[in-house]
Amino acid sequence: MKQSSSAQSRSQPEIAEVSDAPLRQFMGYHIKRAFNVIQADLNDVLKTFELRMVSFSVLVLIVENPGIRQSQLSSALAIERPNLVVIIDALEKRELIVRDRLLTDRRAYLLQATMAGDQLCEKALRAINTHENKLFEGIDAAMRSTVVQAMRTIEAQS
Amino acid sequence: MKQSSSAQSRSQPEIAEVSDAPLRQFMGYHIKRAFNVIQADLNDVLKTFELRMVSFSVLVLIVENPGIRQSQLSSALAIERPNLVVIIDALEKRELIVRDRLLTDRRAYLLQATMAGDQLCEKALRAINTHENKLFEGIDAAMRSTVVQAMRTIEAQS
DNA sequence: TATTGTTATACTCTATAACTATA
DNA sequence: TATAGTTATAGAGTATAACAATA
Repeated sequence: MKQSSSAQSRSQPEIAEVSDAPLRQFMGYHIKRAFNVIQADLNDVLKTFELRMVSFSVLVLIVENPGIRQSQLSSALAIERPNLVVIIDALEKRELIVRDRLLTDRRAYLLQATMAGDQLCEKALRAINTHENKLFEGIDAAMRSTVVQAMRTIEAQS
Repeated sequence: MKQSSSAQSRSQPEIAEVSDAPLRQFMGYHIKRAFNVIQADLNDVLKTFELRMVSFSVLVLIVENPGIRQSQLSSALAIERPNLVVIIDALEKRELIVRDRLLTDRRAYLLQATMAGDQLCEKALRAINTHENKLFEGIDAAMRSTVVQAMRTIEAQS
């Protein structure tokens, strides 16, 4: 034991191995630790495409939902409208998406991906898929399915 | 179909329901969505104790590992040393922890919880436990165990 | 009056470089 | 020379208020 290795007037126990046991009782803690790893891996992959987690999600939703409005994106991804503006601006500047005025409501914009945006999105989706398969290779299909089911249950609690 | 509801010169399909289907193929996306809910709930509980996720984790590790150094805390929780300083300062100011000079290495501090810190920690742990049970009540023991196992597998990949 | 997108701004969280005191 | 803790600062990420244009 390291505890008795130094002979001071007062005992000053030094910690050899840090224990996080009290936090391990919480499923939320395990999920956070795991998500940190996933996020690091994801950001690594996305860096290749000059995208971040948020801008990638935005691009995907625009590709998947052609004609989506910024306000819809905002609520779907829980991003505040003002923060979405700079993300959209960047994607537009890179010519991955276009803003079209909605003719029936001139306040709104319809967002659509360009061909370049479509292609980048597809490439990114494939790359992430590859990385997830690698990251989750120790987790079999049944477990993955259970995890997804559990996550959906939690998500529905909000 | 909403798509044909407006008759403009160019078709401007409006999205009625936003689909995030391409993201749902990723376990990481499900985990993120679920974690958002968990984090919101956790922060809500911790607000009662004037703690945040990080300061709570720090307090728990100090209670669990009496005599831990800031550098050990830093690497255990992946917090940069400079950022840890302000967290420790705040906990010390609230007299939840104390900093003691390590007699054998006067560069370092040993961190220990006070009685008040101990008690606050215990109360917070119990409160979080209660909230987690509520949040995860739709998930049975077998599923929870599977989730934890999967999260540990992912965490080990880093 | 309410909504869409925007601007400006502030606040939190995290990251980096450089310092001090000790080893 | 290297390490523990600190300071200052910069950069993300996120949140809020107020505005113009439009409904």
